[in-house]
Amino acid sequence: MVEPQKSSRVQDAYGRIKVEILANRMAPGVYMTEPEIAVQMGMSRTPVREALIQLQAEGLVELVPRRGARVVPIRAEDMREIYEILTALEPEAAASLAARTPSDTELAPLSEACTAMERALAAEDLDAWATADDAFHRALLTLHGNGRLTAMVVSLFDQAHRARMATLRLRRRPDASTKDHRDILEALRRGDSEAARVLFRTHRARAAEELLAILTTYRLPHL
Amino acid sequence: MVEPQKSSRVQDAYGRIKVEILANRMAPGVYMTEPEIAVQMGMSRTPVREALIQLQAEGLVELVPRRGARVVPIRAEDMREIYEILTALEPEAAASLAARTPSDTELAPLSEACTAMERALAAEDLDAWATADDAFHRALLTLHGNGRLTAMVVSLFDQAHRARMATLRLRRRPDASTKDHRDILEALRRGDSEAARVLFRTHRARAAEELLAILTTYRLPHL
DNA sequence: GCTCTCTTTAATGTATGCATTAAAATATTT
DNA sequence: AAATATTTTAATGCATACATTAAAGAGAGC
Repeated sequence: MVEPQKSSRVQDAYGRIKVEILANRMAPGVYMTEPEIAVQMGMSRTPVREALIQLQAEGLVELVPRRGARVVPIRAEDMREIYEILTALEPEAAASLAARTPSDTELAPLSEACTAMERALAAEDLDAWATADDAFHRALLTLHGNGRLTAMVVSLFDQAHRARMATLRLRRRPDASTKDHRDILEALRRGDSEAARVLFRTHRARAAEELLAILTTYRLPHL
Repeated sequence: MVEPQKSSRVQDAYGRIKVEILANRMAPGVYMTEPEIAVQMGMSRTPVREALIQLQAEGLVELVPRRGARVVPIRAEDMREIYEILTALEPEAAASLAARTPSDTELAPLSEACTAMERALAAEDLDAWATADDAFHRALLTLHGNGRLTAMVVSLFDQAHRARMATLRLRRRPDASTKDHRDILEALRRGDSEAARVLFRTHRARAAEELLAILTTYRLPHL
């Protein structure tokens, strides 16, 4: 979610601002000027500015000339865009990974993530569930090994993160979603490329549908 | 490929450096320091630096602490990554677009691009062919309308641009590729979502295969 | 001649200064 | 009071200054 390495001030600013945004402590739509952030972080404007440029490239922040840096609000339309891309990319990664029939050792992280999700669900711990869900998706991408693809998907996760968290408690218990992951894991283990693709597609499609339904039903203004 | 709007020095630097890289006038692997670029462009280091940060985010440049900004060399492995992503994204966009059966008016740019490709091929004008090819893909994305997806694909096009240009004259005449576009256009016109997806997938898969074959055969050191 | 150490050089990371100019605040007119 | 003009404020875009430190070069020892 957020990389460590706080060697430079830019990295420090980047990481800290990103955490604030993802944790929803910096509200969407809010403007913050460079001097404000700089003072708050105890550094000059320069590193703050450079960090903001990177965050803008990632789509988390928008730099408006005289107003400041705005935390990008996520609308239903944005989520639709994001999920369409995820629906294209992740099943492709899953299929490609399945095609080489990864070993059980390699799949261990995915297996653990599945178990964690099931346990979290039993304990009604939705935050833990979300963490495990995230871990599953990341582990799969890492195993697949396409660095660019991974970076893109992770960036999309980040953009969608706040909306996912906000709706976590508004949706039904993610029983079906949890089972999806098991099924996908099984397909990977069998080396069944097409099954992995279809299962993942369905998984993503349902996730998108549920999330969009909530966003439009509850009319969440901005996330 | 490269956006206009040279209002600010940063945008100016960004555009100029990008053009140099894409036109292969700034050789891959070469290091250029910030002061060098700044002097060459008649501005201070600050805007150059900010432009470089953006170019790094786009994957065209790599900032190495004491060496300078390096034009990222594209290896076969990178092309494989890029084409895998394109193979996932573009067919999805095509399928989605076909699903809403776009009008002939909407499809006009694609139709024109096809014609341009055919004419260019007849005239053995490979550069014109490449331009039309690019136009087709961009027009399709624009019609589809997912801004994030478009931006991602365009960024990948940019990254792959130099390798594509370098291999343009090393491959067979792109007759099959030209026909692919016509077929895809027809599928879009019919509103045949699945055909559009499959045709585009095949198209991309072959393009990737050909390009990788050339890259590995000719052992192009870096592009 | 080769290796190791010490200087020197210069690129980056960051701070700061400043002109420009949009936005806010105030004053003025109707 | 509303609308307009004017002043004030302050954020950005860019230039510049400077400390730090990696890399290159020079020198000393073997």
